[in-house]
Amino acid sequence: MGITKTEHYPSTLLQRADVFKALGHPARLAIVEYLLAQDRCIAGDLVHELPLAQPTVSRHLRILQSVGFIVGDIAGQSICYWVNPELTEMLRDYLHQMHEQTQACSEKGCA
Amino acid sequence: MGITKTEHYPSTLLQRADVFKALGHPARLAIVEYLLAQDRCIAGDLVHELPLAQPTVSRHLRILQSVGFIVGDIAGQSICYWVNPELTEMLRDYLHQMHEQTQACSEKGCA
DNA sequence: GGCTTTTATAGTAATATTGCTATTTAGCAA
DNA sequence: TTGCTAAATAGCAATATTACTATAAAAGCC
Repeated sequence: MGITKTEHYPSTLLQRADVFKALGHPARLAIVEYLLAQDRCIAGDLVHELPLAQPTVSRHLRILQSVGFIVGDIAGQSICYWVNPELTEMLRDYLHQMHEQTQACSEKGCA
Repeated sequence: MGITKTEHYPSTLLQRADVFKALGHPARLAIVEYLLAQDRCIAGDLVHELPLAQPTVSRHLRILQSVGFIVGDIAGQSICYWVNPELTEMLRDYLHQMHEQTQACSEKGCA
């Protein structure tokens, strides 16, 4: 129905799914890569980097911010965004754990 | 417009965004966690684990399969799915690289 | 106060996603 | 063949997402 049944799942899983979902769009992943490549980033720069209008970039930034993956702070007339290390660490550890479990599975002869 | 402008981005970025997107739904993340927790998994078991009808689970499995995150093989009358270690490794390394970049950024006094 | 620059919001239209029921396909057994 | 079981597909309705134009805030400069 276009609606997701969320009430059945644990909140940790829902939060992680939200973060993956936020990263699951080319523009938003490009924003993240750009922020990491630059030392600092002004939101206006992204409008020139991406094939999107300014309001669309602004919305993507808000989505990334809403899941905590990026953080923004006012810097003069502009806004400076950066990637939140806590989230990259959380996801890295989560994926690492997943990968270890796949190894354990293959040792048992699953795959 | 509900349509994503994909032609501007490198294919690696698009592929990774697709994988994140596939993981960006509670049911699909729950499927992945269930597959990792079990040694093996028959698709039918998932229907009992999730609050979804059989065709809906089948569709989610197909989405995960289409990005290569899970692999399926016929096992008698059922289908046995497992998580693809190559993809968990790829994503883990990608996130690890991201995290290192956030560290480099904070050393330079970005955040 | 006005003017400029930068980012956010409102509103809209097109497309995508989600999940259902009903049906179909495929394999196995008798 | 017939029947049974498991999974996939078709088709539909409701909701979500994406991206646009136009407009509005907010902050600095004159």
